[in-house]
Amino acid sequence: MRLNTTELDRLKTSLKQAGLKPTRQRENVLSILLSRRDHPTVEEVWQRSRTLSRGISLATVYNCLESFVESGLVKQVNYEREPTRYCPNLRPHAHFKDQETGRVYDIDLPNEVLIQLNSILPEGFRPEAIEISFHGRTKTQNS
Amino acid sequence: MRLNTTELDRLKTSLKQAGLKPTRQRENVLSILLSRRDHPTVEEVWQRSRTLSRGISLATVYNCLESFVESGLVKQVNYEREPTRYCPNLRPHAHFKDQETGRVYDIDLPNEVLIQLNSILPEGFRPEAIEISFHGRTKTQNS
DNA sequence: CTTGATATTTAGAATGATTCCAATTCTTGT
DNA sequence: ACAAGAATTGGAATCATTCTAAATATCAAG
Ligand SMILES: [Mn+2]
Ligand SMILES: [Mn+2]
Ligand SMILES: [Zn+2]
Ligand SMILES: [Zn+2]
Repeated sequence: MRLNTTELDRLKTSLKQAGLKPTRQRENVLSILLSRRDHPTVEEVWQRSRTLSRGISLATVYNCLESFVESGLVKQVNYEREPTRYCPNLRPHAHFKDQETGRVYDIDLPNEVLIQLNSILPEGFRPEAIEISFHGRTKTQNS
Repeated sequence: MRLNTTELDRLKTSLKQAGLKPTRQRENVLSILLSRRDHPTVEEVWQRSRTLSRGISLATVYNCLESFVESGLVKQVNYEREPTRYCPNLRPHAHFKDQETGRVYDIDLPNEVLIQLNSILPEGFRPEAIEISFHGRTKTQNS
């Protein structure tokens, strides 16, 4: 789970492009998000950081994720009032939460669906963002 | 803003049909929700209840709204981690939040859109609910 | 109409995710 | 190496919501 030099350079570059100083903590938090795209909560990212050479403070996990969201590197996912989850998938997509396992899946959003969704808005409504969340069950056999 | 006997009987009936004893507090909370469909928060419902003959405790507003949601009389609307809002519109609809005024509008959801949305789910995903929230600006001249 | 069983209301305490604070440590340009 | 600004940190504060246990209200039965 340690990054090789190439991957680390890629991360540093992402961070710099986003206008963020590439600190050890930010590199770790971002690599945690990218390595398992399972929409972890802050607490989960913090737990995972503990397995690295040096852990990260909870406050810093909050700070890192906040700056990633501000700079557009990740997106927040909220279900009801549960702890916020974080998602590094930047393509337009919806979310599906399996209410038995709690797992959150990405659902790709075809452009035609986006267009049709915009078409239901009355005159004068200018959307800046749309959020689509399913919840239900999955009858799949995957892990 | 006081209810006449006919309206009050209608409310009592709704509550009974939902399996809830028709108390003064529940009648008031439900009539507040129905009289202005602007998706108020708990705090706002509580404020509005203060203008009635006798107010209602904040805990009771929470309790009433929770039982309404359980019994399907109203729906919750969440935006990020802001206080939960409540909506008595039972038709399938999306929400649009004007980020300048904070106002939340109902957007009717045509059946064909619902169908198309379900069609983007992979094999084995069984949705029980879907939530669609826009946010942006409105260029309208209405109040 | 009373009564008793059950449900609801209530004030205040507790919870828990998130934000704030002020002190320390790091990053980076010179 | 140094200074200035940025980031990190532990702990306190915030605040929407939930919990608790005591007081009150509802309603079916007699
Ligand atoms: Mn936004
Ligand atoms: Mn649900
Ligand atoms: Zn996602
Ligand atoms: Zn609504």
